[in-house]
Formats: sequence, C-alpha cells, structure tokens
Amino acid sequence: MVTKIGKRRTYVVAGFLKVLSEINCIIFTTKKIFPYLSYLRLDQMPDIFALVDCNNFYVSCEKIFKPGLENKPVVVLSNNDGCIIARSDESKNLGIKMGIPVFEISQIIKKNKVHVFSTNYALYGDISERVMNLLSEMAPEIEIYSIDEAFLDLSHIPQTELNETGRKIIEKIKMFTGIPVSIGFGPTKTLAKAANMLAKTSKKNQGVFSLVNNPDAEKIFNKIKINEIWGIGEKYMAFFNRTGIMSAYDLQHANENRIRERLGIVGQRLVLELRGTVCYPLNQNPDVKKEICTSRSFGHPVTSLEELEEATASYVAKAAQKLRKQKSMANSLMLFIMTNKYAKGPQYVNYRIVKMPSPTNQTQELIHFAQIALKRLFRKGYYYKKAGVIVSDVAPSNQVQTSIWEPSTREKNQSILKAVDAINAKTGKEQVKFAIQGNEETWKMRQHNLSPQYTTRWRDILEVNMDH
DNA sequence: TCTGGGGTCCTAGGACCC
DNA sequence: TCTGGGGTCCTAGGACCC
Repeated sequence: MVTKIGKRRTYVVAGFLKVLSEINCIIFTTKKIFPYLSYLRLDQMPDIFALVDCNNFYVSCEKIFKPGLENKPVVVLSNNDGCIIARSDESKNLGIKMGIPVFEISQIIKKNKVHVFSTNYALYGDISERVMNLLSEMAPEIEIYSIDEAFLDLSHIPQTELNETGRKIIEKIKMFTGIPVSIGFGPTKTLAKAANMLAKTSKKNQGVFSLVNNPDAEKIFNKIKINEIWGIGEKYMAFFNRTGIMSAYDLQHANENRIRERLGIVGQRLVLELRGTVCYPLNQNPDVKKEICTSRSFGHPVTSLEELEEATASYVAKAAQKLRKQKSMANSLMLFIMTNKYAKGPQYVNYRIVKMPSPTNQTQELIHFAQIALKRLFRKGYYYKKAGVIVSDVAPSNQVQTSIWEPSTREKNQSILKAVDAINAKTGKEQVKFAIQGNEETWKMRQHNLSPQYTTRWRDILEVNMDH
C-alpha cells in the first residue's frame, strides 16, 4: 500500500513536471500576448540559492593590512571624502549612520578616535576578485551581484548540510583573504537575501541562516519589517504602509492582483519570491555593461571653461577605456555639468546628448563630441561642482554596423590606444593621456586619508621585518 | 454629420540596488 | 569649507508604420 502511494506520488510529480515544461514553452511563445505570465521563468531554477555577502566590506579590506584596527571604530568615505559609505560594527554602535556627510559627525569622530579612510577602489576591487574566485570554486553556478555580494546555486547540497556548508565557506574565505562573510540560504533570491540579513543581525547564527523549509518561518516573517525586504525602497514602503502591509508575512499573504495593479510586475514578483516562487533566476554573465558612467565632484568649485574641458576629457577617457576593456562601442554620449545644489549661489544644471555618426570606443572621437556638447552647455559666472559623462546604446564591437562616415584614422588610432591601455594597465594609473586632459588637475577630488594599494601596486606592497 | 485599428520602437523618467 | 558614484529594470507615452 505504502509503495503504491509512493509510486503514485512519483508519477504525479513527473506528470506535473511535464506539464510545467509544456507551460514553459507556451509561456515563451505567448509572453507577448499574456505579459502577466512573465513572472514565470521556468528555465534553470535552482532550488537553493545562497547569498554570500562580505561584512562591512570596505572597512574589512582596510583592516586586512592593519591588524591594529581590530575592535576599533573605522569608517570609509565616499569619493571626495564626502560621505560615510562603510562602517565597522564599532562605528555603527557609535550611531554613525550610512551615507551621512562626514563633517556632520566630526565631533563623534574626534571624541571616539574613529579611524577614517578615503575610498580606495583599486584595493577593494582586487580583494573582491579574490573572494569571487574562491566562491566560484565552491559552487557550480555563481552570479556576482556587486563588489561584495554573490548568489550561488547550492541545489546539490542536502538541506541538512546547509549550515555546515555555510560555515565551511565562511572559514575558507576568511583564511585565504582575511574577509569575514555572512551567508543566507533560501528557495529564491529574495528569501536568500532575507536569510542573509538574519545571519548578520543575530550573533547566535554565527553568520549562517537558512530559510529553506524553516519550521519557524511564520514567526520569522512576522518579524521582518517591510522595508527590510530586498526591492522595497522608500516609495514602495510608503505604499505598503498605507495599505496596512507592515511585515514580510503580511506581504506574503497580500492580494497578489491588487499589488500587481498598483506596483506592476515588480510588485507581483516581490510577493511571489517571498512565497518561494522563483522570478529571478541566476544571471551568470551580467558583466557587459549597457551604459557606462564616469562622473566626479570637484575638489574645489570650478569656474572656467578650460578646467571643465580638462575634467570632462579625463572622464571621457576613463569611460572610453572601460568600453574598450569590455570590447564594446557606444552610439551615444551624454554630458552633464552642475553647480553645488547645497550652496546658496545661483544654480545651473544641464545636460546634452550627442548621437554619434558611427559607434565608437576611441578616446579621441569621444572627447571631440564631448567638447562640442560642453561648449554648448557652458555658461559663464557659475561655480561648477560636478560633471560627468555617460556613454550608452552600447553594443559589442564585433556586432557594430560600420558606416561610410567612419573616420579613416580609426585603424591607426586603434593600435595607439591599445598601446596606451597596456602602459596604463601596467603602471596602474594614467601614465599616458591626451593633452586636453591637462596636467594640473586643479579640479581633482580630495582624498586625504588614502591607504596604499597593497595588492595592486609594486611599491605599495608590505614589507615584513624578519628580525622580530 | 462622418476621420481606424493594431502594432513596434524609442525615450525619459521613476523606482530600486550596492 | 565640507553633502558619492555607478548601475539595472520597468512603464507610459509619443512617433511612426501599414
């Protein structure tokens, strides 16, 4: 009798899967006719997602090479030494909030001897790569989601071994890179994210938490506040609070169709993911960017066209180099300049979009178009604070349509730029650049507390004194 | 008197993320 | 004195086509 039921079950499950795969085909062909079905993505759905997140990543990177910072309050600042963008636990306990301008808490910093670092992307980027390489070895599929986070497909791990696997991963990352990480498991990305938050917030979880068939799910979801859920920001929170949806539990049991009416497909996916239905599969090659932005605030207010020309040319050069690195070309370029929105003086914000005659990734050409845009944008008599360039409509170089308007100098310039990129990559900075980028860099951002590039520049590598 | 209907593509802006 | 930077996806509406 028992075996019969067992067999029958298997049959039922197999039949269900078959139906599912058929639905899958139908959905792909009819998605356009029934867009409301588009939340269903039945291709490659892992059963168990893990989210690995580095704890206080930038601060942890600084700590690797300065063991004396252990148990001390540490913060890392944004570009231009403007805002707090990373905090050690000790700094969090001092009440230092994420994202606030550093001058607002100068008293707290002084009084508690908080260690302050300028942002050091060269270092963080390199450490990140090491962490991600290790993670790739430990899972069949991985999606690098940000500089300090990755989703793993751990469907092959038995549920009973999840916690142990999590602890092993933590140990390995710590041992090989010195970076502490936390891990959350869940049947969807949204739930893995939530589990990760719980892994971090409770000491007794020791950095690992699973929401895969968790028997206390109801109690746990009741405690998760609506704004703690991945994908819910200020506006959505306001909407949910108005409708009386305050916790993850409330949202799980909300009327899906009503949410869909008000928040569209994004809202509906939130509900489904919380219920355990995968709407966001693992995305394994998100690397090629669709647009590339380079923008900076200036260290000092800028008034002259010449300085703006230098600064924007430098930003364009960076963007062009990123384009070449991912083997892409851009069809369109956007340039913007703005005054300091916090200052009292007259304000000016403007942008200009240039459609280029043929797609390119050559610095010279892009600078040329940016300069045209800048001359049209520029107004005398303002104190400019920030400028930036965004190249968009990006396509792979080998798929680009050639045009009869293509400059005849392309090929020659291509080899020049190749050499420039090679030299600059080797020295780790802009050793070779275009004359218009200037040399003074009077506009350059402030970075008063920059740590050395321990892992990416020869002269910054630590020396160990064997005498002690 | 009376003026279609269905579709695609593009873009700007909004919302979110780290 | 001082207030970051770099992305993605979705949607509504306009332009355009037949």
